Amino acid sequence: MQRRSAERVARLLDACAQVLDEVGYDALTTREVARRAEVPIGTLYQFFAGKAALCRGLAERNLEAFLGRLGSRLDRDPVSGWQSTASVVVQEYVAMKREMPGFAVLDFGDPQPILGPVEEAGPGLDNANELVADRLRPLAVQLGAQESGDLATVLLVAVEIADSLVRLAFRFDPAGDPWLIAEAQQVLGAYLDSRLGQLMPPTINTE
Amino acid sequence: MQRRSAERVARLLDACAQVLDEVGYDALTTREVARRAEVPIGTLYQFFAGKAALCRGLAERNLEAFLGRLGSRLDRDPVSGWQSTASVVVQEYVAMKREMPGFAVLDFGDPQPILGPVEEAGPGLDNANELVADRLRPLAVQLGAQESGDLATVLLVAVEIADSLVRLAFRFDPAGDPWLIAEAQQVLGAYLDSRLGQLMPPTINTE
DNA sequence: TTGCTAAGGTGAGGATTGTTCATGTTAGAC
DNA sequence: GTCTAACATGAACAATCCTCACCTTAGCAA
Repeated sequence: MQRRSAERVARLLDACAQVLDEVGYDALTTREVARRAEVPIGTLYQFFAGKAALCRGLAERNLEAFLGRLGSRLDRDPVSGWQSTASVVVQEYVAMKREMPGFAVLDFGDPQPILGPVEEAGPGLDNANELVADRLRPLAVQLGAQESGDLATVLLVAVEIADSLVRLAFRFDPAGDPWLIAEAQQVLGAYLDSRLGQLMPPTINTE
Repeated sequence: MQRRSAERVARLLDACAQVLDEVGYDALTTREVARRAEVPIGTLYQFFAGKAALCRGLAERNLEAFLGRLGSRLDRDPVSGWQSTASVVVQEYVAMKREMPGFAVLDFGDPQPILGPVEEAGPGLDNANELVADRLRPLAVQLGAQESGDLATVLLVAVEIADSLVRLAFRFDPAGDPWLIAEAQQVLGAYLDSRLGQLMPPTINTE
């Protein structure tokens, strides 16, 4: 039954996240993940092409969760400028780092950490942050950004900056260094302001 | 003789850099590095505790090379503000990415990519960028920064931002996307200006 | 020259890993 | 009850990291 399959996949990803938190990516073994998920090793390989694919799967699930959280948060608390947008985005990101198992290690995938040359470009996360930026674009447009050709690049730069600073905040302080988190918000907000213009509240312009 | 040892270490690091460029970190094997360096595998393990340590060794050598380049460059072309400092630093960093084998993959170590939890904190690069920031501090002071307690943190944030953006510039364009490199310079310069003040040319103040 | 010793050098092999695949086992249609 | 296609399984294979029991060398004293 597909029902059971879905459950097993979920259990595998949960176990993957747990092991990731405990021993890190290098020391993670597919055997251990399968053991914890109480799934035979062969079955793991039926769902995921290998260790990297397994972690990509987790990263994808994380990304969906993040976008979901961000969406409902923005519905609840409407933002009124890039600064407050930056603040909300960073807050939700930080919350996930704290709550989601494995998220502190994996993030949304890997910003090309030390992987290698051209890994085959699967349909999944090749480079994660680019996907994040892509998914954030409609949101940015809705908030008043010009849909120019550079928008994608500007957003990618923004994501990259925010990502690196929040990661830094969690590098030594498992709860996230508050000063560094605040710095991430400020730098991100300033960058968005400078690149996307302050044209936030799209009240009807006099023509 | 220690002479031979030093040569062998150098050859090992060269081979490591080469292999890193060709197949990436994951696929790098200690055997292959040893084979190319024409050094028995056991000898590799006499100098380096393992694959990770080998790469840390390369990262350290890279860092020294970078600091050396940066020093002589600043002697040649004195800077006149944080913006031009940012420009020079990014330029030298980019030059190394282009010229140094393995540097594009390894950088100065790993910004905690997907390694793991608390790896034992050796004397070497635990987190590389912190070391970079540390070594950059005297330089910043000489350029006019206040030697406050936050200086170290501000520099670390600056390095982290520059690092992530230059990496991004090289992620898809092997020669480094010029627009992204320029963006890295601008963002870095703006951050330094905003955090360290514009008090650059330390002409004698009227008291 | 010869023997001795400590430091350094060596590579076959043990332990572990990622992954495959030949062999079960089910679930549903006829 | 039989057939079939899809799913499930874990022993076995190849490749890896790293160790360690053995060698070679260098320098020195007798």
